Amino acid sequence: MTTYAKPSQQSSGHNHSECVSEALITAEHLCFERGVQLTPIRHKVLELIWESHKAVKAYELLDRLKPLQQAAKPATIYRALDFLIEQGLIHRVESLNAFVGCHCSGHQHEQLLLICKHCQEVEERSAKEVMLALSDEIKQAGFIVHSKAIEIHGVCSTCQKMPGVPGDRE
Amino acid sequence: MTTYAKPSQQSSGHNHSECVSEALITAEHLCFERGVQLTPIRHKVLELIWESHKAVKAYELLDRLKPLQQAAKPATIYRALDFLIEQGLIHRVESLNAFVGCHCSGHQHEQLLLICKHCQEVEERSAKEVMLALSDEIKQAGFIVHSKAIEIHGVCSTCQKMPGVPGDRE
DNA sequence: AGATTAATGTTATAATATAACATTAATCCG
DNA sequence: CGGATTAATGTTATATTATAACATTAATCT
Repeated sequence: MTTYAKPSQQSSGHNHSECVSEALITAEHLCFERGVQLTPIRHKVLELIWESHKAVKAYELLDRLKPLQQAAKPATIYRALDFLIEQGLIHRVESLNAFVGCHCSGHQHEQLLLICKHCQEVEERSAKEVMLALSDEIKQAGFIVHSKAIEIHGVCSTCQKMPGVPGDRE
Repeated sequence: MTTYAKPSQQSSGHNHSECVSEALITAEHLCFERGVQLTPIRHKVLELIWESHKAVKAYELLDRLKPLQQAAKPATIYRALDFLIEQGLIHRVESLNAFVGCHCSGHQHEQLLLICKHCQEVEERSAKEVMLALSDEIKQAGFIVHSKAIEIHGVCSTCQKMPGVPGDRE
């Protein structure tokens, strides 16, 4: 990375740069294995997405990409996002029209997303029991699944502890 | 209703005009009880949404409202939609940026939505077991819920039976 | 090396949604 | 009732999100 990382919020109390480099290494590895190209642009976009655990908008990514990539236009970002989603490297957060890095790259990609309206961070959970019950329900309905979006909005445990952040609507 | 209803698909083999009138009567009743105004515009928009069980786009509603409401502009539709969502009379389908009538108006509003990519119809299911597992998962995460969007895309049982509609990606 | 496919550049525009302020209608309450 | 207040709608403008279409450049194949 050529720019200095902002001291992005350590809200979840983890070592974020480790978190990011792990995600990037995994992505590089997966793409290599699959014989698909994690081109410089795609890599940069993935890096930008991983700057935080917040859901980030396409045009926000575009603004952040432009200094690094003169020619960047909406299509540049949307193409990179399409690729990253196809490869299971990021999630599209449907209810926000935004994007967030995926921890569980490559494996089962459909996760429960807990989206905090205070800090905007998104927590992924594989939610095994939920997924089982869901499969069952869908089977009962005789429905064939292509994709799932399970998005919960509310206040995360960290933000609940902050002063002035009640759990109920603000 | 002043326009003639299109012979909208009877795909689920139900009596749709009964289905619609029930939804409208329920809506009128609920709004009266709650002391909120189901104004003519809001009523018309609800009616338009209920013309089918398909998820319908805001601007499509706008086009369909215009002949009945000269002054209709985007704000007209979005305001009506906001009202109808607030009152739990319709669902916003996040993953489609579209809207669909809600059968279970007034009670627990968060439902599982099964969205068919062939016929675009949306089936609501209360999915008790799923919701229980979900509450449990969310509790474990220490998250406070404000709203849920659970949207499954795929092929409904009716469309699976149609020739040329395989369950897998087309 | 030439053909083919993949990725990116570039321009334009479509589709979705909201802001802000003006006007009209409904409701409240003295 | 009648003026004040709130709710709903009208109206203009613009912000935000996303894609289409075609040109160019780079990578891969044989």
